[in-house]
Amino acid sequence: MPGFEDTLRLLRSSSLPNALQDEIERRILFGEYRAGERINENALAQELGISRGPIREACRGLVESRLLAVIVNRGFFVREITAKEAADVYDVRASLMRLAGETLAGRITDGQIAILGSLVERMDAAERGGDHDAYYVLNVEFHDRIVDYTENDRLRAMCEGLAKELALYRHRSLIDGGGVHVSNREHRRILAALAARDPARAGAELERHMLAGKERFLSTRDNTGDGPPA
Amino acid sequence: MPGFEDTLRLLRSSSLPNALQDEIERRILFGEYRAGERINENALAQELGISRGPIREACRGLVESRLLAVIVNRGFFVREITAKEAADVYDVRASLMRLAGETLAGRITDGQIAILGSLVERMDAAERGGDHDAYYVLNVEFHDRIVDYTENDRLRAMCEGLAKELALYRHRSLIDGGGVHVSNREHRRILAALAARDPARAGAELERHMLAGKERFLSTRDNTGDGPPA
DNA sequence: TTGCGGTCAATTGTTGACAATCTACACATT
DNA sequence: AATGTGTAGATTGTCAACAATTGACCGCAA
Repeated sequence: MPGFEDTLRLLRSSSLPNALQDEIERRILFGEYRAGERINENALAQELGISRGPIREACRGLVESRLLAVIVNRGFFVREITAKEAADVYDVRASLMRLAGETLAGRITDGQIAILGSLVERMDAAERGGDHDAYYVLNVEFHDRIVDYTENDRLRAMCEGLAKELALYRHRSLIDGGGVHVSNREHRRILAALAARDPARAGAELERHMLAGKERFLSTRDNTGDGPPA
Repeated sequence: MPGFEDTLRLLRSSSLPNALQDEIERRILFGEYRAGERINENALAQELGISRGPIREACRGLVESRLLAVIVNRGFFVREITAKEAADVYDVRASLMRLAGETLAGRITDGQIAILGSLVERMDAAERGGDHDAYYVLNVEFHDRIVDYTENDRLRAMCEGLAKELALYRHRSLIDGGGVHVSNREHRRILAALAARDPARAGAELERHMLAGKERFLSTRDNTGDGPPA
């Protein structure tokens, strides 16, 4: 993996732990580190040609953002998320998206409406063309923009964190695509409520949309309520 | 400060960084470290008789939980929260409490209703007796229990984190008491909605209650939108 | 007085080494 | 065969030292 070697050199000016935290996070999110796997500090240090100090710092950060768990004298482990925990995260995220909708409906600009509208159009096109990958990317951007436009930084950060946590759950069972495809009709309803500057409706539509996503997602997996090994 | 020396010895079995993170967090929450202040790693290490490694690990964790900020080559600083950021946090918290109300109304037990009822009664008594401190403690417990009873761990963790973040803002201006005294009537309305097992009403009452708290709180301060020095 | 360089102490960034702990495996015992 | 025990290797926890950077102080020139 030469990708990190570059960022390492580039970001050596901006502290190893920060760059490392991003890199380890990336490996977790991309499934290169599997759920439950231990982060071997020595191995990672040797691989990257650095010492263990910065690695431990980065891991501490990832523990706080709930991507890693730490067991004393045993090390850092990629967190394992149970179906129950994933469901809880979905509920919280739905609630936050509701807030996003309520907030944004009261302050959205015409330009932002146009951009969101264009995204919905392109999702329609992708849907018609059967281009699932394009649809997925557009879908993510649609939701991200809604959160961004609220200009509530705390909300932004939380949604980002929750999304990462869910990615963690996704890697538990391997399949990712399939069934995740959301009807674009819900997006149209959300956009209409935002364009009407109706906070209650925009919030309700977004919350409903996210909860529908939760049901779609959880129903495609084995909801075995397995807990951590100890 | 002999208090920490004990915990240090006690928790030496369970890793310095964890104990340190709690201790530094305590110092921030209690205002012993002031907003904007730098954490001097050497000084702290010497004071506690340990080395800088664990301190840096603890600080990384606190950065992720938003109590500290890090500037490369300059160190860790206690975060400064602007009025805008505090308002954002309040909005998010209100939204989450709404979720707590909706969730709890669908699963609250008679025993839990009784406990919450007792808390409201005792708040009434404290209100009549003018015992602001007792009222404050009961008030916190009332809200904590509502969140706890939902059994949504993610929600629990987030509310806890947001509360700490707000404590950070509280220390910006010194006064804390006064004006914070909430009418107990709102609590009664919340309890009634929960006891009626009405999710929509319980959620709405809680959200309204938190937003009212936001207004009460922000109106008592100078809303100077000062940002970090750079 | 004001602004500009340069030196130096203080502080953070990173490393390598050592101590403490855990896991696995082989061996002895019942 | 099953169980306990002890040793060895691997791994984490902590430390002390060194390198790099920063900010402040001080003198000097315009």
